[in-house]
Amino acid sequence: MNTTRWLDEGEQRAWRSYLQMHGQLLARLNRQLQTDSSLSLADYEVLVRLTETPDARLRPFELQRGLQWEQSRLSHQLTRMQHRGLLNREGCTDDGRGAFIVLTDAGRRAIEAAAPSHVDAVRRLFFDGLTRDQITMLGRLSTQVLDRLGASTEVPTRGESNIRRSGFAAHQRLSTAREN
Amino acid sequence: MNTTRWLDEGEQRAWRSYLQMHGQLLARLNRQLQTDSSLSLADYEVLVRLTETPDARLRPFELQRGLQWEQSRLSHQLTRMQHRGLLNREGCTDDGRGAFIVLTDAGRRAIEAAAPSHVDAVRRLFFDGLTRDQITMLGRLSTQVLDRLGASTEVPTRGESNIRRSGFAAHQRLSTAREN
DNA sequence: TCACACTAGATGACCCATCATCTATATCCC
DNA sequence: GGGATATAGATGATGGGTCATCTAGTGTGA
Repeated sequence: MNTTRWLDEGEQRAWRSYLQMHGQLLARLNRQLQTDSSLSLADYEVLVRLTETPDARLRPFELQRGLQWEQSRLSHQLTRMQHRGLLNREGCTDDGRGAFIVLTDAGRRAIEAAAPSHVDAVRRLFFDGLTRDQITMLGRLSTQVLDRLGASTEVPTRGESNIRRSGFAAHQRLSTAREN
Repeated sequence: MNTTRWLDEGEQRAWRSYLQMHGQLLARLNRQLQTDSSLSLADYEVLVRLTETPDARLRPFELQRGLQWEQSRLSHQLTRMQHRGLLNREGCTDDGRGAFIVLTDAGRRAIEAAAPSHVDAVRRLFFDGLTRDQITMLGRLSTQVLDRLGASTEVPTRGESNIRRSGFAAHQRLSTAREN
């Protein structure tokens, strides 16, 4: 059927400026983080998840659930971070297949050093330009879309039951960059 | 000064679900485009800009202004697309340094074939879950943030005067994927 | 207890994005 | 005209992301 419902004027504009905005914003944040702290946004997110855990130790699949990344992406990312000394892999005695990812001291120092300027940049480039209401709306909008994404045909990632959403929701409540 | 203003609960939640949402959404759209049409989102955007022009010909720097990409990213992208036969480079007589990017027939066929299912996916995964108001708000929010980004210290891309915003605004008015 | 399915994770190939750098032309201005 | 400078664009190295596939351990049920 050739009955495509094209985007109308308003949708068009919203969609394009949204994509544009996101691209610019993330480019900036990435650059800031990279030049000021030698971390990528991906590094940062992984480190945050680790510091949010009591003993800075997580199984890769737990990290994966929180980050919602593809398994192999995470694995590669962890390898790179390990090479840079930000974390280590340790064997898991309970489950012979498994591993533990543990934050190193260098890793902790790295995120503690990076967090202030990063949060500052997020605030400066993003939040400071928005009203309280806009922020609330954006949050609502995002979770709505996320729910929708979860609903329509599952992600093609193995090891993805529907614990996913609740696991994610739990992470939502945690703080961004620090534990102390 | 150690006076970092950390994100509060609400900001935290909004920020995280926003990042999460965007990541998931774009992953989906990319996958859809890739498997159904063998195009990446980047290919798609370039092709769209080209089809929006009367004779499907643009100078790289014009494309760059519209897309707001880094110059070298664009250059590499064009090279790849050229190798796949989606476009060609032609010399520019007016300006000896310059080039023209021209859409090939294959390129046009590719985007015309890809557009319906892509727009459909955008609608299904994104717009259909939102109200009119939410869409409007998102558009407004995005342009607000974009303005802010333009204001605070310019992007480190050469060849970026402040024609940028107006050039962008002009593009905003054009339609997404088709010209007929 | 053994086959079979499933889960945890790693890896190589390939594409994409960024950075630094390079070439060539254009422009400005003395 | 001719040097300084700016602009248009390409390119190689490198890190990041995705896909397909692989290994190995776990769980289950006949």
